[in-house]
Amino acid sequence: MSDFQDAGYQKTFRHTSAHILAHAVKRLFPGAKLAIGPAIENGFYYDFDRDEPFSVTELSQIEDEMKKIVRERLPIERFELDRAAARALMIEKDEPYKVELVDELPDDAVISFYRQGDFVDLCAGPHLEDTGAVKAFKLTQTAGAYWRGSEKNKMLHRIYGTSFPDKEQLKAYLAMVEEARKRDHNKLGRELGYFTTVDYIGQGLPILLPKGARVIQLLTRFVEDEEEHRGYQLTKTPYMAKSDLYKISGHWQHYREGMFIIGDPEQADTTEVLAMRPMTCPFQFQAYLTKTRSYRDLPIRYNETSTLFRNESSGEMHGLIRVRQFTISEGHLVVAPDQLEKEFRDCVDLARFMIDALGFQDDVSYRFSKWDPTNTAKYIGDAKQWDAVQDTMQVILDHMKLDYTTAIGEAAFYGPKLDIQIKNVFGKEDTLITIQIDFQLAERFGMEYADRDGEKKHPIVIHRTSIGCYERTLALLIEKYAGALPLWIAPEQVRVLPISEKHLDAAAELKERLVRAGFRVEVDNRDEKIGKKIREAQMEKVPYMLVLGDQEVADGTVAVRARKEGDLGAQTVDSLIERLREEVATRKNT
RNA sequence: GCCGAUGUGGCUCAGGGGUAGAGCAAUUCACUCGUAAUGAAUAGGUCGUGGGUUCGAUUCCCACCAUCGGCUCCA
Repeated sequence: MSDFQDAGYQKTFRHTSAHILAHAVKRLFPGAKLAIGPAIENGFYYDFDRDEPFSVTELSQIEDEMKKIVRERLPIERFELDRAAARALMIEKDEPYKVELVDELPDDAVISFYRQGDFVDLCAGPHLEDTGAVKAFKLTQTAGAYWRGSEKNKMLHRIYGTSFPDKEQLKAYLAMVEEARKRDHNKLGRELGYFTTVDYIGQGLPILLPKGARVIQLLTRFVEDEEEHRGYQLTKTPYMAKSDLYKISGHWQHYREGMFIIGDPEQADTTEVLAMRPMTCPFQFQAYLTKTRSYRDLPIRYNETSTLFRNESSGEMHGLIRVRQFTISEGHLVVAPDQLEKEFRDCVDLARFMIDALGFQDDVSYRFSKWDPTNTAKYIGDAKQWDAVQDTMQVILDHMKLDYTTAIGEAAFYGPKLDIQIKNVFGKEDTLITIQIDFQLAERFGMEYADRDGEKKHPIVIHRTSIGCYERTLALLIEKYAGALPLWIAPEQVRVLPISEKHLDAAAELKERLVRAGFRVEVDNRDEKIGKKIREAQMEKVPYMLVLGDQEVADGTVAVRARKEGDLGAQTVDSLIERLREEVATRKNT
């Protein structure tokens, strides 16, 4: 059964599990119509059309029925039909979604079906030989899901589940999910006091509490300093603009539903219509436009710690990962064509530098996001322009030997993107960083430079971020380190724990000394037992705890306790400072 | 926006048509403490918001808001 490690076998196993689920549902609820039921990363699902959603009780009834089907060890047989016969069979079975699927296959297709007992499903397979192997499974949740993934279609009822060859593996998996849940930034981040939300402020508008705000401040300084070293110039641009600006950029035509608009666009003749900015590009371009530019001025690299506002649909908000107001390490590079590749590479290099600094290097994947040529209305520019810029980007990516996947339809409306994705604790990927090549907006905004030959030319713009959006970065940090952020970025680096009230003065003095040395220090001055103070500092994931009692005060030392290593014994303050400095400088993850 | 679940003091949760409890946390006093959970006392909630039904609602109904899990969309 170690076959289960094999991805192909696992997929087959889960797919058969999905059929068992569908079989059970058809037995219990014959009126439910079958849609599709694939294997997915950690299990499987099946979509059903039914008037009522599945309740918790029904879910456990279905599980019981599935157990029966497994115990029956039903052989699974494949058979094939031509299209007409397949269609007839699905009509006879009264499965309209299956009929729709059959209709899309070519006329001469030979269509496969799988049968287990009285259950027959249109399916490409493959499947296990019988239903008996699926010894351990669990239906994990129900959810609504659109037929064929389009919001224009009917919403079906999806049942998610997972399955394993034996109970131990299922148990281990569920324990792992439980463990991941404890690291969920949305739970841990609130518990540890990084952020909160308030219902009368609104969705997607989190309050960053002192700890969260401090981490973001530290990250922002780090990013701005590094970018300055790399030749960026900082701008500060307005958070809103008249609709006129967005009409030039194309946001008004292509991104309007994503913007917060102030004023009534229907009354545009008499009322000034403003919109909060969803992106920084059109603002930062204005810096370029303040004077005439020569090829000698290029490349120009602008950066900005930029707060953006996007009117996401109400069901999309999630913790700090998906919000309506967020701050991004924004930047735009204005470059000549012969500078494009080098500058693009440098952007990737900067992104990697940041990823390494945060310790995310093992959780990264790259995605080349292209436009969708079948939905040209979503984008500005024509196919020729898109092909040209995508080819250019492809060449650069291939030169870099980046291992990337390609995603159709994920481009920005003005150009293709390289998305750098980070896996979170649940294995789900989110885009943290994106680097885009844009051949179009410079022309729209009339950005030019005089080239060597004296001709006015439009530059190319690289839109990029170096560390992504700070809120999301914070969320990923909390999950990655289970709240125990590396020392260099920990909101509270050291907590001084006086043993009794008579040590309070010494504690204050020690704090002062460490603060002057550049560390973030708090004193626990409550009248509590030392054990309790240590316990709480540990729960709050403070990297270093300094215990101060009679002996330490007499010796001029501190008893050091580290978050991970535990007791480090008595040290002089100077040697402690040296240790902390070293750890901060190397950005170690301890 | 769509489907579903949830919403009781800082946290975890109980309760239930007659205007609310427990544990932990907090505050005060005692204890002056070397790795949490001694003793005593105190404080804290218009039971998410707004309507409706009712003599009376936190408990029933409706709407809205927020949170969570998905779908769609996206940094």
